[in-house]
Amino acid sequence: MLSSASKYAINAVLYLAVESSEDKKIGAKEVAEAIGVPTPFLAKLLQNLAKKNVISSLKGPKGGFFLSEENKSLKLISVVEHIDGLSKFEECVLGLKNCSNDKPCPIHFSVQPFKNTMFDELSNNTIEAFAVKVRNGETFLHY
Amino acid sequence: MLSSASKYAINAVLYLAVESSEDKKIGAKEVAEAIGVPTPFLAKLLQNLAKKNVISSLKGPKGGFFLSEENKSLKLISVVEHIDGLSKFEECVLGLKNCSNDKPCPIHFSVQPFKNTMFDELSNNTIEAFAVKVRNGETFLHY
DNA sequence: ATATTTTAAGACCTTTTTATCTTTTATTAA
DNA sequence: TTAATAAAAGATAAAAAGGTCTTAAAATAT
Ligand code: FES
Ligand code: FES
Repeated sequence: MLSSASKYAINAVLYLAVESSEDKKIGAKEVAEAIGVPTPFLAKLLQNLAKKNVISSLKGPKGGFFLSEENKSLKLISVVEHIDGLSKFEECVLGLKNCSNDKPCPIHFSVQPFKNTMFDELSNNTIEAFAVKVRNGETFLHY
Repeated sequence: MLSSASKYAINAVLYLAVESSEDKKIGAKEVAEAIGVPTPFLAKLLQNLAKKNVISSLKGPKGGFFLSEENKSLKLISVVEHIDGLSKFEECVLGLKNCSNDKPCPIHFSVQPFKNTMFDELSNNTIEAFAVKVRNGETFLHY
């Protein structure tokens, strides 16, 4: 459904949204251990997201990863977008050339509406919005 | 979303449902060229599906792959099931231990409807039912 | 200034997925 | 019964995804 890379990244970004701030930066190791994913692999993902300004980072003592207010106002889809790209949401599920209602593949009408809904949910809601629900105890990050 | 293997297999099985019969078996090469996927790779997939009785095959001249009436009455999900397995539809999209409405991950409610509906559509409709729509010109297999 | 901390960068390894090729076996038709 | 045909089986190879490690660079505190 999503690549492991995207899964780890969404988890990590939401962890940072809940736990970190400009004053409380968090190291890659701490994030990885908290969400239970391989540390060096996650570190790479966080570096990529930082380079693309989806999250923020600072080197040195007291440094680490964190989310600025600007970062938190990004839509959650931007995490997936910068790691997997959006092709998954654009292409035909069966790999046909164009996905459209005009020339639909056999499972187009079974799948397309929900593909779109999933994409819209991730595209319309900010990282902060998802984090709020975690803070409220409506949804959960770890086990 | 689905693996290439599953995509190819669904395409091929529906092609066979539309084009083949006990009297008109079709070689792996012809199927692969018709749906535009790599021949030897598809041949392996068809062999696997035949071994698992999702499709039928016969060796020798006039041999090839085809769908028996019994095959056609299988649900389309069985193609995916025998190639990718069903874990994709059962597991939490973010990889959390259990996917449930009780302890939902942050994107559970955004994604779960898509996962479930897609699974239900493929689980409730037979291969023949999808093939009928292709024959009627309601949906399409190639480009 | 210097030592320390932590990200950044990039090389490297492993596993899984995708793809190909060759040999064997079963079936049919002549 | 022999030649031709096409799947079955299995070995192999290439590419992508997943994961690790080492070194460099930046920031901080002493
Ligand atoms: S045409 Fe296949 S999903 Fe739209
Ligand atoms: S808990 Fe994550 S999708 Fe259900």
